[in-house]
Amino acid sequence: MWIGSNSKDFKVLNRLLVRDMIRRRGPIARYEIARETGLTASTVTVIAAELLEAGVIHEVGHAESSGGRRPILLELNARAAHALAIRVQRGELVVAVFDLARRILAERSYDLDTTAPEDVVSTIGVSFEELLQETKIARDSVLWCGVAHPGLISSSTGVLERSSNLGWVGVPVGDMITESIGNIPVVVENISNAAALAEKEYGLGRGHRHLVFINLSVGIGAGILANGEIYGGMQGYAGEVGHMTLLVDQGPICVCGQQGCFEAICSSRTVLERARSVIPEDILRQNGLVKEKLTMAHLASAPLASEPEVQSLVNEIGRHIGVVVANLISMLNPEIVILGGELALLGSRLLAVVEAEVEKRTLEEVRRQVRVRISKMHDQAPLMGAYALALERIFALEDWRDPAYATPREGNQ
Amino acid sequence: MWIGSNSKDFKVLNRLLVRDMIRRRGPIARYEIARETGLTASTVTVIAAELLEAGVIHEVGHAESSGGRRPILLELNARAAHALAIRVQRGELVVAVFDLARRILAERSYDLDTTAPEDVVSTIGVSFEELLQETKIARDSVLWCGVAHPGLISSSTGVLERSSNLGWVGVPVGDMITESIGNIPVVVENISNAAALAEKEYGLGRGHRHLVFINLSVGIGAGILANGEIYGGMQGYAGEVGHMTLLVDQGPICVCGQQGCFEAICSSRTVLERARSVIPEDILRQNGLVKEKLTMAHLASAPLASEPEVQSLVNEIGRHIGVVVANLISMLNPEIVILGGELALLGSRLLAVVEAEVEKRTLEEVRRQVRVRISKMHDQAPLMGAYALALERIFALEDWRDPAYATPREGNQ
DNA sequence: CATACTTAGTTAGTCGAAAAAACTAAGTTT
DNA sequence: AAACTTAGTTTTTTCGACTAACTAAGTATG
Repeated sequence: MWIGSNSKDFKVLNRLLVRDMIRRRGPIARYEIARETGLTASTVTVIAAELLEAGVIHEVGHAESSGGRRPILLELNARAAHALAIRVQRGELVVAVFDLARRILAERSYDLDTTAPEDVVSTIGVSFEELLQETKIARDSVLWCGVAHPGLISSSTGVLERSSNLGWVGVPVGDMITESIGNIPVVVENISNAAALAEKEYGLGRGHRHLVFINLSVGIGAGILANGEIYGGMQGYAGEVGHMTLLVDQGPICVCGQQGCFEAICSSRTVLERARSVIPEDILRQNGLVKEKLTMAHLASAPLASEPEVQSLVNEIGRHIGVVVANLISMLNPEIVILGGELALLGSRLLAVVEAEVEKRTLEEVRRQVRVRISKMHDQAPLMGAYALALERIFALEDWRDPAYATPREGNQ
Repeated sequence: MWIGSNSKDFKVLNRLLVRDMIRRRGPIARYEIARETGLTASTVTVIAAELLEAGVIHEVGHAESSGGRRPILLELNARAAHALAIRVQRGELVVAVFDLARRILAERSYDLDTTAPEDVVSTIGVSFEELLQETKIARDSVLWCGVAHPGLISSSTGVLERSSNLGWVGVPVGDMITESIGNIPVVVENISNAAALAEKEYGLGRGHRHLVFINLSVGIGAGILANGEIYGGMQGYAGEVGHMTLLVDQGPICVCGQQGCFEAICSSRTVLERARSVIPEDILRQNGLVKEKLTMAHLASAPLASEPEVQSLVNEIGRHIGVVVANLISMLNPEIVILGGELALLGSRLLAVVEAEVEKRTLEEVRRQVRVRISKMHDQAPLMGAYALALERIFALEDWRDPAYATPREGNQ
């Protein structure tokens, strides 16, 4: 239920509003902020003065006059606070410090051969210390940490319930990372959800409020953005499309034990296996390739891409993906469906097949305005999504100098 | 984007809040409202006085003392305003006037043999006049009208884009109805979405925020409730599960032209046709039935229900429904999936098959907390949903005496 | 090139609404 | 019956945005 509001609440809201407008639209003049927000110019003056005082924004010269006094432009101080973004995957770990203007100040990648949660977390802790040293950033200016993580992450507890990919069960990833980085608050989100958010903020999904991102890699998952926000359903597990039944009582057996799962048919592992068995050995040899080292990039580019065996494989995979995309569109009526992950390397060849299938399997009225696209963010999406998650929370803090005091009252209007 | 807020905004919000709390929790004491909302007792006193003055609420005696002065209970004045609810379906029309306490004050049903939009709308207009006479309700006390309507309804324009069931294309149903009932504002919603809302407010979905209702009748559609609200996606067309591909390149041809659509396989029409062809004639004759008049109710109850042909048909249909429900659960992670419409008559026999399929086809963590249920609202759900939609909007009005003045500023915090 | 006008931003005073504080009202407990 | 508790009211205070009147610094125009 709601909660009553008073003048202190809207004081906070108006300050968040002005700060957010300077962040998203800056450099911007006080007068324009007043016009856009509906606040009076005097109120904006007062709020801007507070933000200037706090060092959150600064003046950056003048804009051109439009027939009167020249506007003084306000801009967010991009170094007033920082965010930590982390991407965890099997065998891989990326840790990066960002400023508020989407710039990476420093970054570290690790190829991990361990898969123990404790090792991953302690690596994160060490990494963070090194990044602080390297960037000479004050520890308490890092206000939030976002983590993109594979598997089922409970939205209520932040606990990783299961990741078949990593082989983890019931690991409180968020709490562990918080502890390892000196109690900076952490938000953990499923990697497909994070990628979906990244596409909305920085990728093909800009300006869209209803978006689906499908991560087509070893595992398959989708991130759903409903009304501009990650939709997790009851427990935060929404978007687990990998184990949707695509072929009823047919097709290969999945790691989950079932038959006909989407992931069993279209995971990058399956696709590569199929490619190995389907492409004649001599063709591989001609191109200086060996079966064991075949990658999705090989399939995607000349000369392999034009081999008939590869083309028919892409067609087949594309048709299956197309069925899932069509069903997603029927069910969710999104503005845009973005295909990402390893299979996105197959690019427009794959896309054409998917689009044809969507054309066949959706109602015209529903389909007409929907776009299907291949992600252009490559493997950057999850990390950028983790950053976006941290940033969201930073800009929900009332006061950057005292994070503890911070979060707005829940359900507050 | 947002808009700035000031004291007038939260004055409105606090009044809506108190009114809504009295509506949902009444009879309730001022003191409890204060505790629950976080407002001070004095503020609640002032707001309650205003609402009493306006005739929106009234005092209804005392509750028991819990060790001090006895609380004075406040209750909504159920007749302070009224709602009109309408259900349109092929061949059928229901119009009902409700008070604010969910009571039907008067109701009219029509079996229409016409399917022209103009005829349906003019019937609504006449019906409304009669209902006003019958109930002796003041016309201007009817503040909103909710309509549950089959087909694709654009959420931005309120226009019915297409209903294959009614054979209507591009009909501005909402505007037409508004005009026919003397410019009372109208909200039109897809019938499955309306039913989903009804289940959440008055049915099995009470207390749930993430719910899917599947309407299994001649047409098949789903209503999705995300975070307690109807989710329509970009255009309002979300939930069109009827034309999801269930069998790839197999199964019967659908009215939409595709093969293997859910609706082609599981619509009540298909099921009845299948039943007619599958049940031996002599068995029908023994029970005094003829093929042509076979209904779902016959299949659902003794003695037909125990015939092996019927049982295996129900099993088959149930397995298909189960696949769709399982896929919905994987994708949306709802708290509860409710099966409604004609096929819901098949009851627990059908449910058991569906549940078994869901058990097989979903991840354990996702499945564990999800409930699958058969609706108990029978054919009342759409009308009650239409009422709930109207009620929602009535309780978003600032002032019931002057609706024109009313709706809160958009995007307002 | 001086006057009028426009746009940008500031300052002092006012107003509206909830909070705080100090009440009254009406019970229960011992 | 005295002490306490809970419910509700009235009066005063506080707080934050708005209003209005200002300054600042430009542009348009005859």
